[in-house]
Amino acid sequence: MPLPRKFYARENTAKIARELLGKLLVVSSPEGRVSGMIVETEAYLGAIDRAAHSFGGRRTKRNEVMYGEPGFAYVFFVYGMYNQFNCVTGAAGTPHAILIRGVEPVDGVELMQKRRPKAKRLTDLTSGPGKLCIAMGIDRSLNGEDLLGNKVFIERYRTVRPASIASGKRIGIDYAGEDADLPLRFWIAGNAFVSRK
DNA sequence: AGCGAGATGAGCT
DNA sequence: GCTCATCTCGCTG
Repeated sequence: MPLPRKFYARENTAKIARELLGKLLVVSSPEGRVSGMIVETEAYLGAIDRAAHSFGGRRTKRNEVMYGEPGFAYVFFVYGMYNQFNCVTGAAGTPHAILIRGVEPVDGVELMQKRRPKAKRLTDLTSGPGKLCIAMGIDRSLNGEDLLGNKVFIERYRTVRPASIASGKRIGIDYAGEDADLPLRFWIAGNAFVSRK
C-alpha cells in the first residue's frame, strides 16, 4: 500500500528523507514489477538551497513538478544519458524534493539484471541514482506520476533505527557554495547498496 | 584499487 | 557554449 499523501506533505524534507530509508520503492511496467529497499537519499530544499533545481524560486518546464502537489515523481535527465528519480515533498508551491540514490533489490532481480547487463556484481545493480533508474525502468515518462497510483509508489517495509542512519554532504553539487557542505545526504550505515562510503 | 577521461544531450545564460 | 543531483572503462602501480 502506497504511503499516504500526508507523508510527503510535511515541511521538514530532511526528516522525510531519513524516514524514506528502509521503505520499498515499487515500479510496475509491462515488463514486470520490480522493487527495492531505499538505502540512500538526498534532500533538496527548494528556493533557499543552491544545489536545488528550484534555487531562488527558479521555475522551468523541467522542474515544474517540484512546485506541484507533494507525493509525485520528479524524474529528470542528466549527463546526456541518465535519469534521476525524486519524490516531491512539502506543500504545493514549496519546491522541495528527495533524490533516491540507492536501493537494495528485493523483487524482480532478474529483470533488473537484464536491464543492466554490465553490472557484474549484485551490488553494482542499483547502487547509484542513475543505476537504479535503469534497473527499475524509471525514465522521464514517469515524470509527474502520482506516487499514490499503481505505476510507481513507495510503501512501508523495514524500520531503520536512528542509530543506524548516517548523514553527510550531498554528492556532485560542488557548485553549490556553502550549501554544498550541508549534511543532507542520508544512508543506512554499512549497507552494500549505498553509492559511496 | 584508484584515478582520469569520454560518453552524450537538455537546459540554461 | 558550457554545465551538469553519473557511470564505465582503461590505464597505472
